[in-house]
Amino acid sequence: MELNEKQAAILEVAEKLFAENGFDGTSVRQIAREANINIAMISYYFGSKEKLLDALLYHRLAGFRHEMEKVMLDKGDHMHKVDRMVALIVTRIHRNRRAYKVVSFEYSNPSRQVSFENYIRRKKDNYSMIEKLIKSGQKAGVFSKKVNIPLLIPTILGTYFHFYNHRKFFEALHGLDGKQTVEDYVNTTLIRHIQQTVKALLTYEMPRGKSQIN
Amino acid sequence: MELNEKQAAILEVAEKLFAENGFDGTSVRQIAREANINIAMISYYFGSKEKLLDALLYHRLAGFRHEMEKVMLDKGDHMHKVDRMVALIVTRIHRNRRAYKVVSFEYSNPSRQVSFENYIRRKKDNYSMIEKLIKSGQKAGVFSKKVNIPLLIPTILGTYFHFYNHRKFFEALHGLDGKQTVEDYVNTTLIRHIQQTVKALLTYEMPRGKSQIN
Amino acid sequence: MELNEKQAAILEVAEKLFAENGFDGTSVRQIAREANINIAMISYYFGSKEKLLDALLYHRLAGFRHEMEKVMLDKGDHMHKVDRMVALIVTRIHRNRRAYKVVSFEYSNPSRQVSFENYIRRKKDNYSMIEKLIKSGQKAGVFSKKVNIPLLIPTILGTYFHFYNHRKFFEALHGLDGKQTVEDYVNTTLIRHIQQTVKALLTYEMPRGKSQIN
Amino acid sequence: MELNEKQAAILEVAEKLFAENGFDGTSVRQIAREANINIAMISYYFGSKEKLLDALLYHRLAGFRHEMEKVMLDKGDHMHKVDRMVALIVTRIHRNRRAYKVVSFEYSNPSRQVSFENYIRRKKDNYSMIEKLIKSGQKAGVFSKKVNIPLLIPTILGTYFHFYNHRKFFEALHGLDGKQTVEDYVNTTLIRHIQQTVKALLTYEMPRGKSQIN
DNA sequence: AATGAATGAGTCTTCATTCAT
DNA sequence: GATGAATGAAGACTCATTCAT
Repeated sequence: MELNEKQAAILEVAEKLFAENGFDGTSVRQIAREANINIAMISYYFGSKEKLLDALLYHRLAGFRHEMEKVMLDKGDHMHKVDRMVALIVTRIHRNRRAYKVVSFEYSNPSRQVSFENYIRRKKDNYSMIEKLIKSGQKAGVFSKKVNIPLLIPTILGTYFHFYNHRKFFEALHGLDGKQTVEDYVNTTLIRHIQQTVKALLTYEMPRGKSQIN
Repeated sequence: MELNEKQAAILEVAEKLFAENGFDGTSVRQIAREANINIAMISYYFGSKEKLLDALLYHRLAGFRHEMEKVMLDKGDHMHKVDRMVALIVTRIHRNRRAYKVVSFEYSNPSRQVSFENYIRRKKDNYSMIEKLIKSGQKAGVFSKKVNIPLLIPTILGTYFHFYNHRKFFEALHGLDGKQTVEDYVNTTLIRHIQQTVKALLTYEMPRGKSQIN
Repeated sequence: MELNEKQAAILEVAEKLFAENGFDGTSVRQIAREANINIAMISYYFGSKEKLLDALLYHRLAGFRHEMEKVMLDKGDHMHKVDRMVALIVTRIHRNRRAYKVVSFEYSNPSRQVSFENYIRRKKDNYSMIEKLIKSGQKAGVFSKKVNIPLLIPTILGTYFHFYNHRKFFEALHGLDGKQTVEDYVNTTLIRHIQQTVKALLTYEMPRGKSQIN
Repeated sequence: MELNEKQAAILEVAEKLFAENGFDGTSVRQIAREANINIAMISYYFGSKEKLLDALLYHRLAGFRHEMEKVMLDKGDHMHKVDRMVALIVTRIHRNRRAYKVVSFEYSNPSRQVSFENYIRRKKDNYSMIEKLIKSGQKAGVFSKKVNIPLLIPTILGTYFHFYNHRKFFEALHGLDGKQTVEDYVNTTLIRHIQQTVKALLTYEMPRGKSQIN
């Protein structure tokens, strides 16, 4: 499953176009043109347009758990770990935002014959790691027990994606301009906002004394 | 700008198909077939496929501000108003989730020639109402001044959409099944979760006395 | 076969559009739009698009012979009569140039189910009048007997139409500009050129004495 | 810009159908059917229907000037050169009459997005060659100085086209029948008529002594 | 291993016409 | 007598894929 240079180029272009115009809004001709390869190559290398998407997801959404586990072994208190985890998740999602955008749209498309295995596995990894951290914090009496752990994923990822997909809107609202600024904004303000959100939620209705200390 | 019966039927079908398969993933033939009308009617009534989307957004995203303003006049403290506002936003988004799904995808599609005016106006209404409420709470000393108000929109809507678009995933995770349950889940657990999130965020790093009471 | 106001308006618009964009290049919608009438009116009044063309030709190409005959009764020598005749033909063709443009194109279109009776009758009238005048001149010894009389029609009308259809080209060549100038040009220079052409042809290889005087 | 066999076949068929039924009166389906190729091939090879017309004109209206120049170097007096030139122009136009018919109709169609560059260049070539010959004859005192040189083009080409487009009419008038006869008629009688016309015009109002000799 | 040529099925849209009112 | 609504057929074009080389 190694990719040669051309295959990698195709994937690169496909990722960009799929994210911009959607899967159905992108034609293999377009991909071939922008990747400077023959149209037939796509079928030849990947079998079909849908299998190209398969390959894209496979290559973009692999290997994640490892980094996650490092966070768990980190020194620092629970709160600190939450910050690290949120930053890690958002950073990674942002890095692969295009693949995620496609998949998160196509996942709910009933007519799509694509394997979302990798995506789902990844989501479950995400979830189980979050769950582990939260439960450990709850056991330690640092986090509220009332929090709905599975819904933390929508809160983290949803906030990111809604912001990112509407960046044009928020640019106007904030007076941001240019690409660089959005990039910066994500890595500073947005991450901080999500960190704050998660921490606030985890300590909501906790006696403040304790949570403050930690 | 009134819709006759057939036009309404077309819009209904289009909304469903666009939400399921995306705009590009839906053909006018499909719409015509499911709406039991002649293909030519779509061009005849709406002008083109894109103008059909225009019309869909126009008719689904109109009139919102009014309900919003009632919330502001509500009795009850700030916390209560936040709860009401979140419930209102999520309920409305959920009711028109299909139109919103389409638009929130197509909004970032650079090749789409569609008027997102209504959508943007609506988003701004949303924002200004939220801002007003939060600032009033801040002035009253009930809400933290550290919260990033514009990012509350992604937090509220993003959480909803990420959950809804991945409902299949969460169904598996929660052991939910069937449509009804998702509906219920949104109206109870999900709304509560988002309410909690927002309130937590608004009182994070505040002295807890007041917020505890609610 | 009287035309009411709306019918006349339709014919007017149709004539213009047919001449500009051709019969097949013009849609009944276009005609209806520009004539400010309902699309159905065209079928209603004329039966079909082709019958509309029929009607157009009928109303534009009627009544000609009468004016022609006046020329024959004119005082003046044969040369003078030729001048008058050419001027008459070109002026009339120019006045109805749009209808003639359409018909002269569609006449050679084998898939067209249109009655060209009027057109042909008119052409024959043209021809017989020309023939009569020429033969009388030949008998009088003023015109050469070598001239091919039927081919005078292509020479007269062809010169006009080729000029008119390429007026853009000739405008550039002559430095003409604006509509008015073309109009003027036709009525002065072009007519004179054609008159000269015909007279030259009629006296070619004749003893020059007589023709010189004119 | 070479044409393979299929492309040539498409052009052949298109030329015929465009000339018969007009550009708008011909569908790509028709062309594909008659050329025995798949409809998609037309877009594939030429890009679009209009670009097919472009290609047609390009391939039919190229290379002309060369032959023209040979005429100029011919031995023989001016009159003889005029004969040769007229014969050359008419013969060439007749050979490509179909392409010329299309272009001369579409040239004045304002809604057509086609490049008439080649056509115009060709027309200008025609004109400049004619002009050169005439002026040389005028300088030599053989041709009248009163002739309107630019209008010689309409006289030559217009006569040919009007005859050809109304050949049905003239067949009836002359009792010609069958294709071969028209072909013959063009190459003998019609060419002679046009030669005579031009020569007559060029010597009209000249002292006859000189012109007779030449 | 790689590709230019080719294609059938499909895209959206517009066509001229009909019909119920 | 007049028309708005409606439609089946056809318009040009693009699609993803295949296949011979």
